[in-house]
Amino acid sequence: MLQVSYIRENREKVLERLSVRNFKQPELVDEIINTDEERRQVQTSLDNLSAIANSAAKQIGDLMRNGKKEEAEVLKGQTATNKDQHKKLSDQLADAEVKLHSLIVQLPNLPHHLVKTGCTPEENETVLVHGDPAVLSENALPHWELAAKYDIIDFELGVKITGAGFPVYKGKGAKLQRALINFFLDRATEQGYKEMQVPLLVNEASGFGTGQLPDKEGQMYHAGVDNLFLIPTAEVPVTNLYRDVILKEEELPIKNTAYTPCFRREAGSYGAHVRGLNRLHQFDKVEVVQVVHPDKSYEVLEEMSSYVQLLLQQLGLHYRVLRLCGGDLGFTSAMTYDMEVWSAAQQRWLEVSSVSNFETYQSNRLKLRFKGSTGKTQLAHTLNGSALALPRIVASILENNQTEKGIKIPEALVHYTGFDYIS
RNA sequence: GGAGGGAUGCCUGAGUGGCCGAAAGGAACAGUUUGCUAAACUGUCGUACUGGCAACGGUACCGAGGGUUCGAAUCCCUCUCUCUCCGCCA
Repeated sequence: MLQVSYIRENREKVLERLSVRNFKQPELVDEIINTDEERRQVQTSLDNLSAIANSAAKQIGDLMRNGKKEEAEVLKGQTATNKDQHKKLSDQLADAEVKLHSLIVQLPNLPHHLVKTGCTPEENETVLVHGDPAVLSENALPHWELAAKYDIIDFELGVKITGAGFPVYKGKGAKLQRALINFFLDRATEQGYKEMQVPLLVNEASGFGTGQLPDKEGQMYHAGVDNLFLIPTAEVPVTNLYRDVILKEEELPIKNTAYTPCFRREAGSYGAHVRGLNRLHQFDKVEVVQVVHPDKSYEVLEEMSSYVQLLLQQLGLHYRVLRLCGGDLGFTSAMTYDMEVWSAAQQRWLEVSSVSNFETYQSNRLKLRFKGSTGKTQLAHTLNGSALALPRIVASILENNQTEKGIKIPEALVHYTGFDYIS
C-alpha cells in the first residue's frame, strides 16, 4: 500500500511509474488525491468542533464542582446545539476514510527505476544465463514419465485422496523431497537466516498485511468455519511476524527462513504447461525473508539473488535470471528477479524462484517500522525470495539428470538423500 | 463441546463518570556520581492524523464497533481475541 502523503506530493512521478506497469486505472491517483483533500478538510473542521466541545465540557465540570449549577445548565444547552454537526462531520470523516482506503489498496507498488516498461513475460530482461543446457539422449523423457517409470511420484493416487495437483511422493521420491528441504534450510542457516516454523493457516489480518487480501481470496484455500486461510507461501506468516512492530534500527537486518507446504487454488490454464510438477495446488518451499533499512534494500535484493543462484549452481542446474518488466511484476513488488531453470526434456524454462523487493509497500500495510538514531520512526523495507520451491527443481533434476543408470542425484544432495541414483 | 475469568503504554499493573493520554514499578535511553562492575540520583521515555518555516498547538486512540451523557478507560449493548478448569484428543 502506497502512502497517501507520498501520492499527494509526487503525483506526476506516481503516474509515470504506474505507466511502467501499464496500469489500467491511472484516474485512481487523482481520485485518491481528491478524497484525501476532502478527508483532511473534514478532519480539520471536526477537530476544531471537538476542541470547542472539549473545553465546554471542561468548563461545565468546573462549574459543577464549584456548585454553580445554573451556569452549568446554560452551557449545557449551548453545547447541545453542536452535537448534530459533530455527528455529521464524524460520519463524513469515516466515509472519506473508508473510501480512501478502498481506493488506495487498488494501487499496485511503484516499479523501481531500473524496471523496464512492458506488458508481457516476453518483455522481461534477461540479466544473465548460467551454464549450458544438458545434452540428453533422443529418447529423453519428461519428468512425469520419469516419475512413473521409477515409481517415485504418483499423481493418480493424489487425485484419489484429494484431487488434481496434490501428488503423492513415494520411496526415493519422498526422500528426495526431504533431502531438498534440509539442503535448502541448511544453506539458508549458513547465510545467517534464522529458521522459523510457522502456522500454515493465517487470519485475515495477516492476509491483508502481505497483500493477498483483499481481492486475491480466490487464490487461497479458505477454511470458512474458522475464517482462516491456508498459506500460499511462507512469506505470509513469516513477514506477518513483524506486523505492528517498531524495531530498533540496530535490529536490522532481520533474516528469517522457513520451510512450509504452500497451497494455491489457482484454477487456470490446462495442458502441457501444468502437467506433472509444473503447477500444483500443494507444494513445498523454503522461503527467505528480510526486513531491512530502506537504504540497503537494493543491495540486499542483489545479495538474495546471488544466494538463490548459488543454490542452483550447487545443484548443477542451467539457469537464467530475469528482471521482470513492469507488466509482469507482482502487484506488491517494486522489483523482482525470476530464476528459471532449463528443462531439456520439456524444452522450456521453468520458474523456480522469485526474489522481490517490496520497499515500503508491505511494511505500510503491516505497520512495520523501525526507530532510527534520530528517534524518528519510519517504515522498513521488506524482501523475500523462494530458496527454493521444490517441484520444478525436482522436475529439472529428473529431466536433466536422466541417464541410462537412472536419475543421477546432484553431488551436493547425496549427503542428504543417502543414495546417488534413483533407479 | 461445557463453565468461568481477562483485554490499559515496551513489560508488570493501578484506575467505576470530569482534576486521566492515563498512577506506580520495571526495562530502555541520556546525564551526574564512580578505580571497574553494580548501585544511587536527575531527566527523557506511546502511536497516528492535522495546523505551523519553526517554537509550539489541535484532535483521536485504554481489544473492535455502536449507545447513554455537556463529558466515558470507567456505565449499557454487540462482536473479536485470549487465559483457566472440565470433556475429547496426537
